[in-house]
Amino acid sequence: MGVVRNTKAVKTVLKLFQEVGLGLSVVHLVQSLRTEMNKTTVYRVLERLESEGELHSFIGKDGLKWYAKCGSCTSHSHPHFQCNTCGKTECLTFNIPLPVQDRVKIASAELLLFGECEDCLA
Amino acid sequence: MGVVRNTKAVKTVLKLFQEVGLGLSVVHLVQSLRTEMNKTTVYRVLERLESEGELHSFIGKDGLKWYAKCGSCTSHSHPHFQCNTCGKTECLTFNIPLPVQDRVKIASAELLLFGECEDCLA
DNA sequence: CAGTTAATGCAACAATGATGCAATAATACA
DNA sequence: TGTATTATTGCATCATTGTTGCATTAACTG
Repeated sequence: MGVVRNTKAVKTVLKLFQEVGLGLSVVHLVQSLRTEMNKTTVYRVLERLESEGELHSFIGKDGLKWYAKCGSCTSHSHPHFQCNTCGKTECLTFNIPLPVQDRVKIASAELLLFGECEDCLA
Repeated sequence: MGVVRNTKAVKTVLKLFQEVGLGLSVVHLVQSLRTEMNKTTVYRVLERLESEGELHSFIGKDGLKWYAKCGSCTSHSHPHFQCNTCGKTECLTFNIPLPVQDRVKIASAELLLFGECEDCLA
């Protein structure tokens, strides 16, 4: 593994994230890209883009892996939000301060918040 | 489904949680109980105990479902901790206040913290 | 102790995800 | 521009997690 190639599959995946602007589950991605590429390729492209820092991932309520494009997010450990009604999943821009513990040493966190999104509230 | 029966399988599962006093993943449970009951039974017993409020569940880093005995926890939405080194998983007793959002309405949260546990810190 | 039926075991299935390998297509460079 | 190199992809196959239908078993009721 030397050079990283800018393949059709990679372009397609990145374009999708750019258009949608939201988090997408692996299942959704495999499904919606099934005419354009093999599911194995989807998994591998996602993995690669994450390791390159283009995407970041988190585990959703359902236990599925979700990916989102790294935009303004600097930390990659920001909270994520899932709408209970429509399922829309997005990065939250604020940070949740974690309490300092004396018994255990906390190094990172995965924070998943649930509720109603803008659209579903209306 | 009328009466709830106190079966051998239920007793075994509850006893295990009591002894361990930690969170256990479904995979671990199915594995460690495989000589005593069918994996289908494990899944069904866990589901039942959760709906009865004896156990609560959360999704771990790996996307697997984890269960823990409801002890002192009143809210069931307390944070959980997973040790990066030994994998030990437990309930945290403190609460993390969630910021009030104006754009989305947050109803609940799943907070998973990672780091080093007491034993692994030493 | 016998009848009722919740709970279990088993087999089969479904979905997510990983792997080995041959074929393909980005890139580098002549 | 054409060709060699090799990263990437597709395909088939497998592994793991989790679900379902149904016959059998074993808690509870009286």
